[in-house]
Amino acid sequence: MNLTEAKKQFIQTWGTLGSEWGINRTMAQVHALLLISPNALCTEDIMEQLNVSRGNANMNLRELMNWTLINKELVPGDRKEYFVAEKDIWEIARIIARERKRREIEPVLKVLNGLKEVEGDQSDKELKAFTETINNLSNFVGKMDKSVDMMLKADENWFFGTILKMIK
Amino acid sequence: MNLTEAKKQFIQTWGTLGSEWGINRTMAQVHALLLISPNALCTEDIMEQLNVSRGNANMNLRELMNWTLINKELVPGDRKEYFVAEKDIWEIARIIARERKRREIEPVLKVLNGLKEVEGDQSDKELKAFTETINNLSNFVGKMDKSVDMMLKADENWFFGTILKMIK
DNA sequence: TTAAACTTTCAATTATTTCTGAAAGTTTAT
DNA sequence: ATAAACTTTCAGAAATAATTGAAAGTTTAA
Repeated sequence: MNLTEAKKQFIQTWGTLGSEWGINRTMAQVHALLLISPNALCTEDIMEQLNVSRGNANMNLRELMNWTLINKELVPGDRKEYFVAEKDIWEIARIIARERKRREIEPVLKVLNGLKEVEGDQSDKELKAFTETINNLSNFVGKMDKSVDMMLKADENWFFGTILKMIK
Repeated sequence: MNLTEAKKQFIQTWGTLGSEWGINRTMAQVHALLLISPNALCTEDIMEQLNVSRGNANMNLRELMNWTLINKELVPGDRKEYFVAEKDIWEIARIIARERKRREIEPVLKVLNGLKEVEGDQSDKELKAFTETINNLSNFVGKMDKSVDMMLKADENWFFGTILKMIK
């Protein structure tokens, strides 16, 4: 397989994976494109290589900046903005974990903890089932949350080393 | 807060989380409803409690069965099918991990490994960047995959115990 | 200033996903 | 056999999400 074909396939695959995980397909594709680019790209490059409009390119670049997955890079003597992706995969994983924790896990945990306060007849079967599920879930999601905190502090080798040692 | 209100909020929250993670909102809501139900529910119950059509209820129940997150339960003397959810949160987490691994991680890993074979001029900057990213990514995704395997075999307490011990 | 170069916005359009509900299919009891 | 009870299917409708592109906004150089 040649490079052009391989790039195309990678960008397409990454886009599909993104949308299966609730991330805008184009955002994932822009990210993929920048991940494999040896040098910074400008909006025009992205529009051209992915066949998307200026508005779409701009919006997804902005969103990737929000996630801190990409950075602006200034090219001396050029007014355009260029973009580069963070290339370290472990760092990328941490960024994504951090953001999803903040945007999704933490709010859910808050709701679950609030739902522990539900009042009513303690001998009611419905209430008992509800309370038990909420307690188990909030306990579990709490541990997930802590695990992400752990990962955010950890070194890649230690992290995988610990998890993988049992099946090495 | 009373039980009725709390249930509503839980179902709504779980549905939102589901769609943020690429799972159909209604499927997540049906799952949530069954998770907090002390007894098995039939299609009618679900249609009524979630205000969805028969077709929608049926399709999502079927899909939850595919995931093995719920099971049919037969009530003697009743021709209707009733459904119960697996209640053990660790077991649920493993089911979801297993299914997402199979449906999403494994196919991507296959593509990434295929993309290592790309041919071309080894001194080309573009090719070098591409190859390096693909190698790093396939290495990382491979470790993720193995970690999921590990989790699938592990006991909940051991798993979280190991991960959490550093920040306890 | 001002005009060219560039970025951002957003209303309208297009694409994608999900949902509905009635019809078709299946199973069971008699 | 047949009819009632129940489940599944699927074409069209509705809802949601993503995209376009032109206009408005901003920055910079001269």
